[in-house]
Amino acid sequence: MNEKDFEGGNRKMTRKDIAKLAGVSVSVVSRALNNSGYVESGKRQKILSIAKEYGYVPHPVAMTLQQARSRQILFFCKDMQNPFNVDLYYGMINAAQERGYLVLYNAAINFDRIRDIYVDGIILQNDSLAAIYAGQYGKNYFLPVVTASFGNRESMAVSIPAVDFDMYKACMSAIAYLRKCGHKYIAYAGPYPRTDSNARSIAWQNEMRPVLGDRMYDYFYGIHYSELGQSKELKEFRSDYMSPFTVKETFYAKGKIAARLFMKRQTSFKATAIICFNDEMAFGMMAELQRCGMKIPDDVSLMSFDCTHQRESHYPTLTDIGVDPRYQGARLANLLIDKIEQKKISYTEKLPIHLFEGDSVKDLSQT
Amino acid sequence: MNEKDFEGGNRKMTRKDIAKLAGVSVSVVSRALNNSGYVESGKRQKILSIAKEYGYVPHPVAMTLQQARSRQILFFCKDMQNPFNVDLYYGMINAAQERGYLVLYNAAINFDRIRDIYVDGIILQNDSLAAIYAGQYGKNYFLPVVTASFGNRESMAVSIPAVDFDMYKACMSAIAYLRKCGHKYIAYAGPYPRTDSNARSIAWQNEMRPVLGDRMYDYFYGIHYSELGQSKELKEFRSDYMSPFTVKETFYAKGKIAARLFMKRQTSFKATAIICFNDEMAFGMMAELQRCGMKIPDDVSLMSFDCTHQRESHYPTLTDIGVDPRYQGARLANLLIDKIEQKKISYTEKLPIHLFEGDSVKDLSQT
DNA sequence: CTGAAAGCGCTTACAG
DNA sequence: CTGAAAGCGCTTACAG
Repeated sequence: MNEKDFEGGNRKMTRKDIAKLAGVSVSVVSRALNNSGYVESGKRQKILSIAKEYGYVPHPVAMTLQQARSRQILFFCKDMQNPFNVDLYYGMINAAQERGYLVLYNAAINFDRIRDIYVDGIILQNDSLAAIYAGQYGKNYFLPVVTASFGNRESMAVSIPAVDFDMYKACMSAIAYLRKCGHKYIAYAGPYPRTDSNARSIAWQNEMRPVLGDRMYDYFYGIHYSELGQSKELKEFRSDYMSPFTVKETFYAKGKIAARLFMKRQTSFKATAIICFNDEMAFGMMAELQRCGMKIPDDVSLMSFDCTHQRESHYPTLTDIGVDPRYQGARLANLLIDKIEQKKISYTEKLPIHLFEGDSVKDLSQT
Repeated sequence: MNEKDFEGGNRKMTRKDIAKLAGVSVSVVSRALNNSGYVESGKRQKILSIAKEYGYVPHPVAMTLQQARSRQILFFCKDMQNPFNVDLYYGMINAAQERGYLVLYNAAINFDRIRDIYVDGIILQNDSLAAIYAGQYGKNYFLPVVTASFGNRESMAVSIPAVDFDMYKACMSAIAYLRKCGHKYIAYAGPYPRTDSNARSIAWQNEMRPVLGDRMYDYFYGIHYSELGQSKELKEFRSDYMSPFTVKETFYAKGKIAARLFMKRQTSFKATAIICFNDEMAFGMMAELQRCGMKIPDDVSLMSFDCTHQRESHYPTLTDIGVDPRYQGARLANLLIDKIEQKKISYTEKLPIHLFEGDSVKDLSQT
């Protein structure tokens, strides 16, 4: 029996093979390899050196079955086109790695098949997923779950611990910042209808109603089929966002539609700034406004939330209110792992909000 | 014994539980559930209805251990910031789903720990990963592996089946297209030094040497520390791209540096067009050129490869030579699954090359 | 300090 | 058509 039998053969080496080679039982091999329990020092050396020589690798599936834990967690998120989620993911990876966990990503899986993939816990991407999970699926699973939250914590999901970025507060800060820069008529563009309870749009409505009065909704771009009705642009999105499970459109595309609507309405009123739902939507909006001949920020200022790495790769760079998404990702991973390992956790961790200045907002206060 | 014992308890239901409930043995339960072998019809009904009532879900880890196959494949790729890879991934997901496989993504794992995650096969993201895998790790693993390839198939990796996008041909097409549009002095910007054997830069050198002669390398932007030496801009990248395992910088950032160099050199010569290594690099370059006051395509035209979905969310939209990355992803998944299932496969599948016109190239031939 | 045994949840060849 | 048994690769409590 030599290396070839395993490496070149079609069978992987097991602890049984090592045991035979070392003249001991599998129990001893396991103890030596796991560094648990007593093993006579000479035998330990021998076992370790054999394992090394043959390039032995433990079978992760067998260990998982036996220990009922895989040291793998799942990032449940459908939309990796959104750079925010990519950043979130990179944040998780490193934090998890430090604690010995692997973060898997899978965009295809649904809640009802989530047990096809064996993980120790799940990180959900937003409040609506959390609400659905808490309401339907989670009841039968009893798997540790945490969620990223954006100021919309829904009552159903309060049982799910969250790392929260308070978008209500963030949107208020954005408005305050724009005002400081001399902007008074501030528009808002998002992917949901005005009736949606999204924290960003509620903050905007509360704050702008006194200023805009009856004309408030001229300044509101809710790029959603229920809002735009038969609008030609929206036709293609008819069935979108009915469920957080399908991403048929992108925020980019919605940003473009918002830009076109903005250009149309510009004839009758004058917003000097637009707050966008997120970076991705802002990028689409910016590109389309520029195509229409608008200069940013000279003709109109743009702000958004998220603070993705892509902020810097557009011209002009976006001014954002945000948290570093990588930090949020890291906190999420740590929160989940704490829960898995049954440490004490707090149910809602609030992230600090920062302003990241770019070149997309014009200071009118000097003029 | 009722539902509560499992769903509300801390133990998941197993086939043994179903067997007890149905008054049969586990063997019968397995046969009924897997629809294999004989089961008396009445018992089958009973078993299925019990499984349904209690919401029984098979334990994927136990099945994997027993069958030595997980129906999961891994997309090995470090860089999800690059939208090309995101598109590739989405292409894989759907193709794999149709054949009953799940595509996992993990950005943290390295070759030497790849067996920590139990998959039936691996899709590598490019030729250099394939070469390294074939040279070092693959020897001991005997796991089905395929790779995306970009015209650089390295000799070490010929044993790994590939879905190839011929970048040499693609770059020739880009040059031909630009010439048709009246461009003569065409620059090239990429992340590797001039000595690199990357198909794009070789094609460009072969084609432009006769035109640019001694001054060729004034038109070549190899954003790599070995090329730029002590250049201040490159300091931060000193250790980058030494290995395909670490992504310390992004193509965006390199595109910006290329843009700054381009602006410097513009005083002494006049390129009317630039071919960029990929979309991500082109975006960075475009943003920085615009910041420097250049109009695209009026002052300089831009082309690149990849054809990512983000093409459309920048202004102007990029003109690309490419394949639909989602199609390449789908082909990769199918190739790998064919290999896993021991179907006949061809070792190199060549993808057709298309031109995707955007607004980033100016037609000088009319002037 | 050691090894036989039971077990994690499943599958399947085999004897009845 | 059925069920006891062996096995996938590992762990660990227990008797020696």
